[in-house]
Amino acid sequence: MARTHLRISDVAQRAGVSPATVSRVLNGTATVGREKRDLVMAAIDELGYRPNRLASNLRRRQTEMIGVVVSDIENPHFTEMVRAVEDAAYLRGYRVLLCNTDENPAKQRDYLGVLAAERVSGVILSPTDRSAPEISELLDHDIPVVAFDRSVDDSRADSVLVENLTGTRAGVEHLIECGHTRIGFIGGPTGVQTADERREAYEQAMIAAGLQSSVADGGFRAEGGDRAAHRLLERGATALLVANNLMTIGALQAIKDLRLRIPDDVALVSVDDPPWARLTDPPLTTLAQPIREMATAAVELLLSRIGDHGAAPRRQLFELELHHRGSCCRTDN
Amino acid sequence: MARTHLRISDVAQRAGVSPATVSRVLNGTATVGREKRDLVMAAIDELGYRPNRLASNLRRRQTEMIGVVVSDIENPHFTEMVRAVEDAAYLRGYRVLLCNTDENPAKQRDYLGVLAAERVSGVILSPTDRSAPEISELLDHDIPVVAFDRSVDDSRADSVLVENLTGTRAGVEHLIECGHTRIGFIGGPTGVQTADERREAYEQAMIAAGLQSSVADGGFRAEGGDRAAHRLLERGATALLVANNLMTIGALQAIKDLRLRIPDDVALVSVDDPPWARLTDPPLTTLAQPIREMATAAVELLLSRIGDHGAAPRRQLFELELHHRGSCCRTDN
DNA sequence: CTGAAAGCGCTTACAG
DNA sequence: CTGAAAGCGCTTACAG
Repeated sequence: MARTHLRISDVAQRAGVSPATVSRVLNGTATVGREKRDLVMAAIDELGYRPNRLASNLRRRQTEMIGVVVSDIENPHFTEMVRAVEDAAYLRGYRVLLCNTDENPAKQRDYLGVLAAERVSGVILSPTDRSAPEISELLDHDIPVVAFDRSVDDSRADSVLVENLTGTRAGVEHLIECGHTRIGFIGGPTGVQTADERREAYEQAMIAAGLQSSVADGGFRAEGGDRAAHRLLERGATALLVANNLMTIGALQAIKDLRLRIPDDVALVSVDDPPWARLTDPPLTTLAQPIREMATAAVELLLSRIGDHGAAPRRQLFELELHHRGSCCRTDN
Repeated sequence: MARTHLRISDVAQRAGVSPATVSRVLNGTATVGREKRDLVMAAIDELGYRPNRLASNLRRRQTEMIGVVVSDIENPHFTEMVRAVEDAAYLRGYRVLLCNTDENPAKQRDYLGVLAAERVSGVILSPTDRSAPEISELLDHDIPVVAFDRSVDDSRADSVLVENLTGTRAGVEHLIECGHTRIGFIGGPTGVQTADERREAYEQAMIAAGLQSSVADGGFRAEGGDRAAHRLLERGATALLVANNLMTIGALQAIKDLRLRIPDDVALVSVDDPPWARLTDPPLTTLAQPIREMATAAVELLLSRIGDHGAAPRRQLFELELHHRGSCCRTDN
């Protein structure tokens, strides 16, 4: 093995051709005579040459790299999303650069700046700050951005969103059908689009049914869900609609602490359908997001946009799916 | 905003200095006069200049990028690992390139080749194929490799491993203390180091206790765990030691299908301590790996190795921790 | 089909 | 402290 990297000129020399010809063989960008092609291939093999992508990237002024910016990859929602993005990207010859923002606008800004500087092919962004100027900067430089889960202000971005309104409403209605009237809602942080939409949908549905709303903020986190559940149950709720999977972990903990049983003492519907939703006793009724489909759609949007910057922005909407399991009605399941 | 990217020479012109001076200010690599520095800073701000990293990367012949190669980021074990790697890398100004191999040697080969071509700063690898020549190729080119969870053949790689033997043995002994003698083991695929070590440790511990082993292969996957649990329980096992978290999901499913109760009918200890281990009823007794610490150690090893290629290979060992919860002894908890 | 030459946008000895 | 110049290793018009 070479101690130092080989260059394309080493291959060219060995094969008795010009570097340009080696490049053409490597990239299949032009027809090369059968004879020279074989010579080049042989030289590459013999030398174990591997092209330096840094040089190629600079010269072509692009990379085959997608930036994925999410709040936290440990949230199963994003774990699944990143996995699906990686699958789709790999098939198309793209790499995935992983960026966690922790819902911190400064970290988002920082990472978007890095992605701009690295000249990535595109960015899939679940924004913490939808109005960050770095988003426009990327778009200005023809780096496409797909907003995931949450919209961004810059209208040039494509987006992949969930129709939270109808789905959440269906969840409330299901609890009502199960005979509940005192339905509490554990919501996410105000200002986060998915949180706001789900809360509004809940309130609309409650009003439509002539019931009184009871909302507690769980901040989209497990501990918050725990506290919020305690509060709502103290206020007499017999059913809980929880706006994401992390808060559901907290709510389950609270229910266990209070020695309440599901669904007899408390019914529960959770937005998100994490892998452990079937493991609890009873298994959880959930409002699942079709994440794999959403993630694949995001990659498709992104890659179709590369080299076609002119097209009008597109937005794809996905529905929440109610998975009936055992946590709502006693006769459920 | 500029339609086209600005170059360092644009900044230089605006500031009335040479590109070299702008570069020095940008990188802090040399002392620049206060006056010129201010001029340069102002020009950068006014123009909104952002250096092109592709050029910088090529010139410096390196990137600030770490490749993380794991079998599946949806496995909570690796989710947590990748999260911790990202945290540590971000703090040190490095990016994370995420690579899933699906335990497929061809995909591992492919990704390692990509990482070599991208000239990443280093690679953290949980190998599917420990003897892949691409590992040596990376090392040959002074790209450090840290083996994570599983060793690699090339002795130049650093490694971060878990002491599976003592930990697994402790798990068996705990089940024995709870009064069990018919303890079944659900193991991973033969040839995967962590799987082999855990199986051997189980068998040693059983022999040491004068008990008879009963092993079933669950392939480290949920469905496999389900099947394996059925098999072991049919053979009369009253306790199950499960070698990873995915198979535990399957085993729990099997136990539920058979309408068995934990811990009264079946006791269970699981290697790995996923987030949902506290959500089951009863909460699971587990053998946790200190993943965050392991991941942080891996990044430290990697970055300390960058620019210090000569040092002797290092290996760090971590212990499994037995978390007593409610799935083993009736008097537990 | 093929090669010579220019250039991607930085960084870094080198000279002063 | 600062600038002119070379060069990182490719790709790609251009010419033939």
